[in-house]
Amino acid sequence: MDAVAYFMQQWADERPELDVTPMATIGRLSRLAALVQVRLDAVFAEHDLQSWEFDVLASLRRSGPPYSLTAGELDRTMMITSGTTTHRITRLEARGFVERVRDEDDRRVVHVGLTAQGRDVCDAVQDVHMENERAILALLGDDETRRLTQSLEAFAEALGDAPPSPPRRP
Amino acid sequence: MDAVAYFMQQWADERPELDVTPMATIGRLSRLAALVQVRLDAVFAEHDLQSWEFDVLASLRRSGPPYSLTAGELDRTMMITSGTTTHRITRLEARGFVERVRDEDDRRVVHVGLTAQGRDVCDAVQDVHMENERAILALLGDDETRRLTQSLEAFAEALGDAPPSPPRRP
DNA sequence: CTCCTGTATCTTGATATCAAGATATACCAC
DNA sequence: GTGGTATATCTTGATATCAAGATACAGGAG
Repeated sequence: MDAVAYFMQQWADERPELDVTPMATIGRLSRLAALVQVRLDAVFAEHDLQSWEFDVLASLRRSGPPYSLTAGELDRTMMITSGTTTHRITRLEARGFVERVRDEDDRRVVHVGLTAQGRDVCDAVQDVHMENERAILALLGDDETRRLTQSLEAFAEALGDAPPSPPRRP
Repeated sequence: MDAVAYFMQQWADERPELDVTPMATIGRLSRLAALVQVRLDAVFAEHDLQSWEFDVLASLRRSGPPYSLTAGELDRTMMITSGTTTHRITRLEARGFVERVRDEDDRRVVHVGLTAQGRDVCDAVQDVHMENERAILALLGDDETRRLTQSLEAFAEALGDAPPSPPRRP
């Protein structure tokens, strides 16, 4: 019996008239995300990174050469507010992992570029990060992992989740 | 194509030697949890509650009469640090939703009890909260929801998730 | 009884985050 | 051009959270 099953049992005892079956899905989703995050954070910490720091570096890295996105693109990719993006860029700039470059044509825009050091850190950590995720899923097993993945993908589609900027900019 | 599928495609283009398949599962888990949380928060906000506030009230409510847990039990139930629990209790006490009672036998212990007002708010919000979760899952459909739930349950078991205090204390 | 160790809660300081608004710039309509 | 509106980023103030340590108490060994 996992934690959410126990909570549902408590509700059934205390408010039997209430249907708490959606908790079995949504409650578990959020609890599992938190449990998994702890394991991911542990590996990032071994490499002196916060999970939000890796999130920025990875966003820039996977965007391809020249490894640069505007602050607004980072907002949308990471689902955070613009103020948080400003803060993240400032911190990572201080660590030498990214640099700000004003757009010459549109001076409102800030391009955030990955430095060579930032790219090296990102690639190294990405390797162990993926190893870590594989190790977590190994606990579940290949068949169950496939089923879970298919269900999660269906849920993402149902919620209308979409890439922040599907095509490359012209 | 959902956002995570797009990110995976970007990785495949940029680092084809890297196997990013675990992202399909773990990346989606965390992204979906965030997307769902936004929808849950919206309903809580309509009732002038933060999601962490509801979390405390619900923990006390489902624990059954006398609707009271110690601060330490709240730590473990909500997976937060003791400092955060202290802060939460203080805030909810100021709103009149909970009250602190020192244990007479062991004066280190603080019992956090739900007030009548706190219980009323919790019950009212719990109803609409469950309606909201049902509405979210309706987007996915009954069959897919069942499959997703089974997979999430298997994952929780695989991770060894356990209730904070399975049996009632004597 | 006294000391020591373990436990429960709270305090402190740092930090990430958000909401709301400020600032600077672009661009369209006229 | 000029004015008005939209957009991109940053600033400000509030707040939730955590890590680490402080405080207070319990309970056992001797």
